[in-house]
Amino acid sequence: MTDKTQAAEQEFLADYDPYAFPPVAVTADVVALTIRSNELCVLLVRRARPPYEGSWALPGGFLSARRPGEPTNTPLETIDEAAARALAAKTGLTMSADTQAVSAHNAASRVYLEQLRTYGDQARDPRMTVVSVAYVALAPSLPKPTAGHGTTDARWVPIRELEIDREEGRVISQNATAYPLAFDHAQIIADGVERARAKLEYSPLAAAFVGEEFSIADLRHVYEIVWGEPLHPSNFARKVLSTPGFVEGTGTFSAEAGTFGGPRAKLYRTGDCALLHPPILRAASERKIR
Amino acid sequence: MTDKTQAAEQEFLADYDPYAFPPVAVTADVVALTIRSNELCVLLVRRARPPYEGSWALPGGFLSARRPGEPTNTPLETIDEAAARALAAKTGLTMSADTQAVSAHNAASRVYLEQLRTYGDQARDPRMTVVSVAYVALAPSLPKPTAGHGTTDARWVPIRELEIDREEGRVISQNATAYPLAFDHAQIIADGVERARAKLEYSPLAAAFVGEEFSIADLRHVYEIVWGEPLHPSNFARKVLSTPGFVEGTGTFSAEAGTFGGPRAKLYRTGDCALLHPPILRAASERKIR
DNA sequence: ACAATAGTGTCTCTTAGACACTATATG
DNA sequence: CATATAGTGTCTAAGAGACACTATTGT
Repeated sequence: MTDKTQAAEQEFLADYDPYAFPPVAVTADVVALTIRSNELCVLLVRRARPPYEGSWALPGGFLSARRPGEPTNTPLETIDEAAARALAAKTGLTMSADTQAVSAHNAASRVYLEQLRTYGDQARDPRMTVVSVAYVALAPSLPKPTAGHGTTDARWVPIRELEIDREEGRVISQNATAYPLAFDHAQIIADGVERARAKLEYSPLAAAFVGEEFSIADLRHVYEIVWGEPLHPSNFARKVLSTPGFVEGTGTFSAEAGTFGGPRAKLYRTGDCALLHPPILRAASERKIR
Repeated sequence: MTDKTQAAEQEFLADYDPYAFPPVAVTADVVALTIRSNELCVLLVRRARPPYEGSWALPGGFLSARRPGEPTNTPLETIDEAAARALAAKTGLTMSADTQAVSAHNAASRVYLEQLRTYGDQARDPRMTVVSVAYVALAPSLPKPTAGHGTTDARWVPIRELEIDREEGRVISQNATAYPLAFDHAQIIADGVERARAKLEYSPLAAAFVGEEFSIADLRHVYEIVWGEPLHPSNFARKVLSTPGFVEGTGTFSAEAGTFGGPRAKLYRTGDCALLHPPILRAASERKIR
């Protein structure tokens, strides 16, 4: 292929449109979700510079591409790695993304990262085209994030406080007074939350929100908080335990009971399945979108 | 905002990394699927120029971005529109994508288009970083496509002939002798086919493969061909009819019966639901990925 | 003792899947 | 008449949801 490099370049310049190569920037933006004090929260940073100076935005960063003239064998990050880098910069996590295309799940840091979708609104910024590849990250409770480059603050914000109104999958208003959102990030957050809600139905990812070992009640609380609806404790336990590969018992029990006492709960860790069969469906799925 | 343009530009250049802006190209590539002579087919074009000259590739095109110095109020295409444009160029379809972010479904041309995922393999081409935003298109049987710019041929290729072997969601080999695939397009096609298969479970999109009016048997054939497994005719019919909003009767009957006669089938058109409740699950979903 | 929770047992209702069966139209 | 298909009816097994019940332990 190296002997065809010149021809390859010409192909790029000639293909489709000779003016097809104005500057395009690609960013990886992360909808990082966690559960803090019984609320589903998203990681937001406050922008220090325009555009949207002072508004809140998703942590993200530009894809670090090869510079003109740089050797062609320079190792370059994938978009997945750029997303992991952006998240690590804000949370201090030593997370390395799986280099595979589908998803990244680092067992050590227990942060799950997967691509959400790509937002190609060229009107985002008046100066140049910015394509945003959005990711969803699910994490157990993490320490207070630190503001990084170009930001004055970084917080876990309860999504309830963002007051995002949706209709037919599209954000129609965003009334947040405390946290005005930059760009189209209200839409991205709404899509990311919906992805997380849907993921809990078909995958064992609820475990990504809790620690290494957890009780069935811990898992149920994750479902209840993310879905925003109460679940039947006994039926939930039966369903989780009857789904092959969802959890596996550790043989140990929780060290402490609840505030009012009660039996010690059995502890579990994540099983070996990637997909739940049968799925655990939300009652809200009844809303047949018509 | 226009008064902040200078500051905005500085923000872009200063944010995250001062060298963050080497040239990046964004392409929209389409996995266009249709059913021809009882086979699931994907639209491929043969590359006329390197890299991968002579190999087969997905139809696609570069995102047409704003050129430096161009007025900032120039209307620019979204990535969705770029994908629709790439598809229309090969199929001759006068298709206009929905400008919404989630999906595009043009009733007139009866082509459904939705974003698949973004592939950020910077090693794709030795000369520059190319980010590929892939789409899946579902279409009823279409005429023979025409080769366009930079291609010497365009065909509907049965995916069976591509002989793509998968393992844990990743393509591990691609043995196609007749259709060697360019770039990472084997992976993208595999992901697109899997998306289509999954979509049939939860959405009424099987109707996108057939004409405006169809019988239950037509719909069943779509499921059988896409999933590659036979379905129980009577149970399938009962399930489709009991799923609210999937199809609505037209009151008419098919003009002709089968080769061996039989009753005329009732005809239906697409209903008003966007999601099937309950879903129509494949038996292959039993394969709990573990 | 009381309150709250972990976990099991059991009942009912719905649905999936299998298959029998009738009606229809073409060679 | 033979044959294949459209569509309905029926039976069984499995799962969802509701709820009763026991066991446990901190206040």
